[in-house]
Amino acid sequence: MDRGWGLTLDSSDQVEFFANKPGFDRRRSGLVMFPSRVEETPEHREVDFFAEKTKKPFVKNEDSNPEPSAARDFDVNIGLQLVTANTGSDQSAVDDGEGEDKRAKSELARLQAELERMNVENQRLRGMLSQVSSNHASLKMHLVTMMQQKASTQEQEIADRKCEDERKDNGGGARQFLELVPEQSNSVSEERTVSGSPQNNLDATRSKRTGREESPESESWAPGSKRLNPTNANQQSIEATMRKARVSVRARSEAPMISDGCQWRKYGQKMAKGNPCPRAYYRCTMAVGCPVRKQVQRCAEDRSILITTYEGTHNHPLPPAAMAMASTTSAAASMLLSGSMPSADGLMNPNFLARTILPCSSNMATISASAPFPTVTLDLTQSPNALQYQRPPPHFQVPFPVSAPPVFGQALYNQSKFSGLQMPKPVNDAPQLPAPAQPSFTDTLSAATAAITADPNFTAALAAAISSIMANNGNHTPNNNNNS
DNA sequence: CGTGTTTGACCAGCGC
DNA sequence: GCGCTGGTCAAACACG
Repeated sequence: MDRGWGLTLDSSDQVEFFANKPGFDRRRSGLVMFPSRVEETPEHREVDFFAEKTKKPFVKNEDSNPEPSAARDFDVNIGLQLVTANTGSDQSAVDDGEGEDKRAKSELARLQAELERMNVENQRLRGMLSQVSSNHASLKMHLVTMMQQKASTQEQEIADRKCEDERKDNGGGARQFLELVPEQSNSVSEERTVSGSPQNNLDATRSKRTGREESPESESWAPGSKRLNPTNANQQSIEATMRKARVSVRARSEAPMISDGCQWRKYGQKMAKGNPCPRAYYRCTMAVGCPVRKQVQRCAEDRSILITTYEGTHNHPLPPAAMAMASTTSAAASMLLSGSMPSADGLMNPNFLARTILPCSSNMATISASAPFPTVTLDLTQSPNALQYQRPPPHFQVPFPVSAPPVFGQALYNQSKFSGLQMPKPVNDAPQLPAPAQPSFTDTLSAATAAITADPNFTAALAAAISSIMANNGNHTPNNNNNS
């Protein structure tokens, strides 16, 4: 897998900017270059997208970079210095002697200082982002309050009108009025529900359901379920949408299941029509009653491709290894839903999301609204070469904290990041942004920040994501992957 | 014995 | 209404 994607899976701040420098000696540096040995062999290892960064599952298999980050700091510098000095022959290193050595040391010192500066900048930007998040939260609260006030005002107006009509007609208006008011109230609460936690919605939905879903364990987000009390059609559709939101991940793996850090229990297997490979059903067993489930199935066309579809939001704290996936899927689902929800005020539609959130990855990530369920599909099966053609020059790699391809990390993971999720490392090269002359992590973050403020589409998308996820935070429990 | 997997049965939605 | 399909349940089974 790592071969195919050519990713450096370490999540440290050490972005490997120099990987594509001409003459760069990867063997010496220990760096994993972006286009590593692409498709050298078929994939035979389990995809471990979300292992803890310390595990470096991709790296360990080949092109290994086992050194701790401090050692890699050194590697970076080596990469810079030895590229030119030693490319030709390892034996000729003594030629230049002290001069070269001094230069190397000074350069090393300079780069270390730069690194520190970047770290500081990173911290600063993180702070900014969290402040933006909190500002957004307060604004959101304000908005909700205003909406409530507006709704109550409308109620009052309608009530007044009805009273007038009643006086005129002296008829059955009173009953209508009585019915109308609760509806209005419902609409207000719905807005809150929509922007609230998917989990809460799920719970609310479940609590209404009858039939065999009696125990938490057997609670189901079964898409087919129609057993909802006829409280309000709109609410039903909202809840149904929340329940059905899915994030699908396509990845090459010979293993029966990708390792995403969560514990799963298989509860069923079915042969799906049109696919000789069975589809397996898993539910999260990290907490009793966790509604998250996933389906795992091999692609009919290419059986080396594993399609994993996640649904639901965890209702329990997650281990770091599982955070990234959970956050990503949750954020993706939230993004998706916020784009399809009435409460989004038409802010976004799925296509807009696809273009905005995943601008560099039209082939890699798609958002489908036409499918039975709103689904974000992340295609991780493409080679890094293909990626590079879609991306700006790969001067810098996204230090995605988990073993996932860049697009996955950049796009959806960003949503998680900006929603206040506690992620090990900052991210992001906003792909549509002009690449900095000398790309650096700081530049990347700056570019992302600039994009937030400059690009209204980007801002809108982020706002929606933050909105939905922050609402989750507000309502939720310990969960939602962002126990920061 | 506890936990997880397998697998046939059951249920609901959907299309005809 | 009927059959197909997807999703889930739960008893039986396997395993440590």
